[in-house]
Amino acid sequence: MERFDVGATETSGRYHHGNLRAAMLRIAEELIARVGPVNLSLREVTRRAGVSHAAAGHHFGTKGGLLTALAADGLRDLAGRLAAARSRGFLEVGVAYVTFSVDRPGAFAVMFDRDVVRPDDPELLAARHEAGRALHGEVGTILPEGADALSGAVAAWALVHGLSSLLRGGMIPPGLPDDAAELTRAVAVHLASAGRAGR
Amino acid sequence: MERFDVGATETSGRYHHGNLRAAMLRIAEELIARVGPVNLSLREVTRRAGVSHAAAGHHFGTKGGLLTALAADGLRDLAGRLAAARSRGFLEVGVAYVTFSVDRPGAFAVMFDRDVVRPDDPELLAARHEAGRALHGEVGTILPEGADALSGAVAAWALVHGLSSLLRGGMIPPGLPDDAAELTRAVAVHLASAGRAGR
DNA sequence: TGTACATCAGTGAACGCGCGTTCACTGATGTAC
DNA sequence: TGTACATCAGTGAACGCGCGTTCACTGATGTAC
Repeated sequence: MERFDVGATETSGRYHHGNLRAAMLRIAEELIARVGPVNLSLREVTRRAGVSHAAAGHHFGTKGGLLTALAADGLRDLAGRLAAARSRGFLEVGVAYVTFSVDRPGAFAVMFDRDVVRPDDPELLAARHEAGRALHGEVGTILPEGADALSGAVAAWALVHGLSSLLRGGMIPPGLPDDAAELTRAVAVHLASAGRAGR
Repeated sequence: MERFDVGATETSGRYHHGNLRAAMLRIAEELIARVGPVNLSLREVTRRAGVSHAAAGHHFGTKGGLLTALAADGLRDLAGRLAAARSRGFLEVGVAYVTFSVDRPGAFAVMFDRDVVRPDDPELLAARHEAGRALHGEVGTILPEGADALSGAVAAWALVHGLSSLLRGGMIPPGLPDDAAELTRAVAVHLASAGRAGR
């Protein structure tokens, strides 16, 4: 259940790693944050896990399998965070989105990139659905019904998604809060619906 | 001056290509749109240009040189489009931004990715500056002065940038306009400043 | 409590591949006189 | 108008590299009886 919790167990020197699957996901996520999904090397991941490079196949099959598993994991995490932020109000759901992208850039990079992932993986589809429901669910409770509701939801999503991208690219100009949560609050108030929803 | 205009000149069979630099940029942009910058293969580009793979070096030095040139070209184009949209009002500047990302996804993918580009290339820096000035210039004329101005500008940028990303990822839910310009208009009105600026 | 055995989780060697870059070269172009 | 020559724009072979995947294998684990 714990995502990457390998625990404090001593694994070096042992024939069986103990939790190689989780360890590889954690390491891959770290590397992806630095070099991007396509530049991720399975061999580098196994090297860092202290394991022969052929071991990867037992857990993920192929490289696409690893990236798919990471994407699904990230989507489930995001869904949980959005749901948890719901009671704290509209703005805080956006804050949760941006905060996630800062906390887990490696997972974020994979979650919305159809090209690097096995697109029909059932686990991935389920996770995507879960996250989509969380995202639209939150926004739907705030916005008025009608034609504007959908475009407003997309506006909110686009704003936090774009803010995440600009943050990752180091494109935020100086003069705004350094903290991602504070920055999001400062920026997202410019959404008309944020004003309407108050709080 | 014309960006990728190789013209109708017959080039096959000739020892000198005629406009290999421009042709390679055009082909690279096309490929990047499909496989991403890091997966771009110089050899594939030269293959498609009908030229030996060593020819690339004469025009761009390394792969990073090609990507840098493409990023600079894209930034200049974007700057021009934003400036041209200025007189048509606030919303249309956003429309120009999103439209650019749809027209030239390969260039867009490279323009905001510091990792694939030679970051200190003077041509790139100049182009980045030009685009930044255009972007902030437009937004600055609309927004009120003060502390809110900067966060409002970033909100507008984040919204159109995020919308571009979601479009590219095929994440826009059905029920909204298919046309990128129409979609942007429908979504960007939810910015508080868009209402204030009217028109 | 002990033992047989299926299953799981690793190893290490080998495969074939495409890549970016370098190099000495040659053909084409265009300019100075 | 003709010629010498520097420069430009290509060629093709070679380099070394790291990669993903496959394969037969072996060591460790845990379950049935």
